[in-house]
Parts: sequence; C-alpha cells; structure tokens
Amino acid sequence: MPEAMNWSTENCTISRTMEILGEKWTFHVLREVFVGVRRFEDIRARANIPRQVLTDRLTALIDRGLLRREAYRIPGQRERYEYRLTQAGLDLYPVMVALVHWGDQYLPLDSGPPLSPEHRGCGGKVTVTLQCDAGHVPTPREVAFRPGPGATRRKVS
Amino acid sequence: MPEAMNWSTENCTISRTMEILGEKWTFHVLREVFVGVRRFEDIRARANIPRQVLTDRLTALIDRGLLRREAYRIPGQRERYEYRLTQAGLDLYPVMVALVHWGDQYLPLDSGPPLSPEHRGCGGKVTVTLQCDAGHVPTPREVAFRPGPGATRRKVS
DNA sequence: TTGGCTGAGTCTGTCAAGCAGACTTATCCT
DNA sequence: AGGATAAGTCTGCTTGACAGACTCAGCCAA
Repeated sequence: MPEAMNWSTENCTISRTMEILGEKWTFHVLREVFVGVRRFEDIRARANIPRQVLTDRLTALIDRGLLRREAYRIPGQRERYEYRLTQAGLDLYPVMVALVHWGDQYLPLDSGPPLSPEHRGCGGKVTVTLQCDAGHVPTPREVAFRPGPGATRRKVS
Repeated sequence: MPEAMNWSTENCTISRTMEILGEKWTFHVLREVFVGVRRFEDIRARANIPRQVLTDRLTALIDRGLLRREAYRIPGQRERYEYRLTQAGLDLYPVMVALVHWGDQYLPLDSGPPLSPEHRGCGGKVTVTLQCDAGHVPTPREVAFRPGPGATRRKVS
C-alpha cells in the first residue's frame, strides 16, 4: 500500500488552490490579464467567454485577491473599469509559464509556440526549473511529494 | 490599446492545455497519482470524486497520454488495474510544484503545508524557479508573454 | 456450491453550471 | 435628440456534476 494512503486529503493544498483556479474559464481569463488585456469586453471577445460566466469569474478572482478592479478614464470619455493582477495574481507566473511550457511540448503547433515568456529588457526566453534547496536540479522522476508539517493522519480501513 | 490585442487567441497554448487539464477534478486525480495512489477505489475514496466523474477523467487522461492503465496482480488475488503517470504526466511536476507553492503561500494552513515536494535521496525541499536563458532569475514583474513564432495576427475591430 | 466480499465500474434521476442571445443602463459623441 | 459603445443583467435551454443504487467478475470461507 502506498505510504500516501495514511495521510489525509482533507485540506490538501491542491484542493484549496483548485477551488479558485479550477473552474472553467479561469485560466483563460488569467491569460488575458497576463498578456495585458484588461477590459471586460476585450477579454470576453478574445477568449470567447459567455458574458455571465466572465462576470462570475472576475468577481471570484477579485474576491480571492488575484485581481483588482480599477477605474480609468481615457480623456474625453467616460469612466471605465479594468482588471489588473495583484501581487498574488502576478505570483502565478511560474504556474502559467510551466503550463505553457508543458503545452508547447506535448500539444505543439506546427508553426511553433504562439506565446513565449520573455525576460523584459534582456529578451531571453523564460522557462521554469525544478530546484532543490541544496542546489540540485532534479528531473521529475527524482522529485516526490511527501507529507509536510500540516499533514494529518487518516483512518484507512 | 495593449499590443496583445493584435494577436489571435485561436490556438493559444493555454486553451489547448486547459482542454485537458481544465476540467473539474482533473488536478485532484493527478495529485493522487503523483503521491502514489494508483487504484480506482483508492483515488475515488481519498479525493471524494463521484464514480462516474472519475471514470470519465481517467479515460480522458489515458486518451490524452498522461496516464496509462496497467494490470497488476497481488499473489492469490485476481487481476486488478492501476493508473500510472506516463512521461507526459510526469512532466507536469513543475506545474504541480508551482501550484502547491502558490497555494501554500496564499492559502496557508496554520499547521503548515500538508504536502511538500522533496528531492529523493538528498531530501531537500523542491521549488520551482523562473529562469531566463541568459541565466537571470527574473521576478514575476520582469517577465512578459510575447507573441511567439506560432502567433497569428487578429482582425481587431 | 452457495453465499458473501471486494474492486471497479455502470445506470438513473436530480440539480447546478455553462451557454447563446436578447435586453438594460450610463455616458459620451454628433 | 439620436446613435454608439462598454459593461453588464435576464431568460430559457442544454450539458455536466452528483448521490445512491445496481452490476459483474473472481476469489474466499463454510
């Protein structure tokens, strides 16, 4: 029996994270904001999201602190709102880059990646690397999820 | 107008990736397999997934090449099946580690992280780092998604 | 050899979510 | 005053999630 069977899944980090990020369209919304598209109608049209769903997702992302709603005004036009990443949102960069990297590897387009993360200024391509705090760079097979300090035991029948 | 508005979202990598990973419960299933839980009934009970949904997700993940179904037999018992990560599945490690890291930072438990990625053997904690190919380690704010070779122009009204 | 147990599902009916398309509101421009 | 536009809300339909009962095969014990 795998060792993990002894540990509870009650409040697993993946569950808690997926409560926010796991709904349909959430990553599409985030993608738009990450590439700099910040207005309701632009996001809706580009990502092809049903309006009602976009409203729900934006509200949820604001409630959870990933986005903030900010008024802006183009001179000579009325006030509008745009949605911008908070620090919590920005810190999803590693997740986004890792997802895009995986997608480009396993679901490639003939024409190459349509989206490419770059280091501003230096212009180098950005990737994401596994790194252990002893300085090693492990391959996936050399990594394992273990119970951490917050793990609780589980009754296993 | 943000520059990204000129580029199509037709076949964006995030969209194509989310077609596989974006359904409800998919990441819960992956979590179980990542921590070493591989049998239908164990996954179902630990993650609390409706049976029908688990069947659907496992089938989809096999079709898409992230899992494979493998027969095994405990001596003196009949043949059973287990679900194991393929290389494509294993290569989601950076995504999983990044998600868990983000969750532990922004949705922390008082008791600490319940799940902790470790380097097998050395035992060091594993994290995920943004890195540009010139060797820099950029902060999120220094990274930007740009159109890559596969990007196509978009008619913008 | 019958009856029970278990793992791995399928089947059925209910309920929530996603969806398309029409409608609404406020503000600006002409 | 009339029209355009951004950012929504409203309505009815369809799909997906869900709980709980049922199935089925193979082994085990009496």
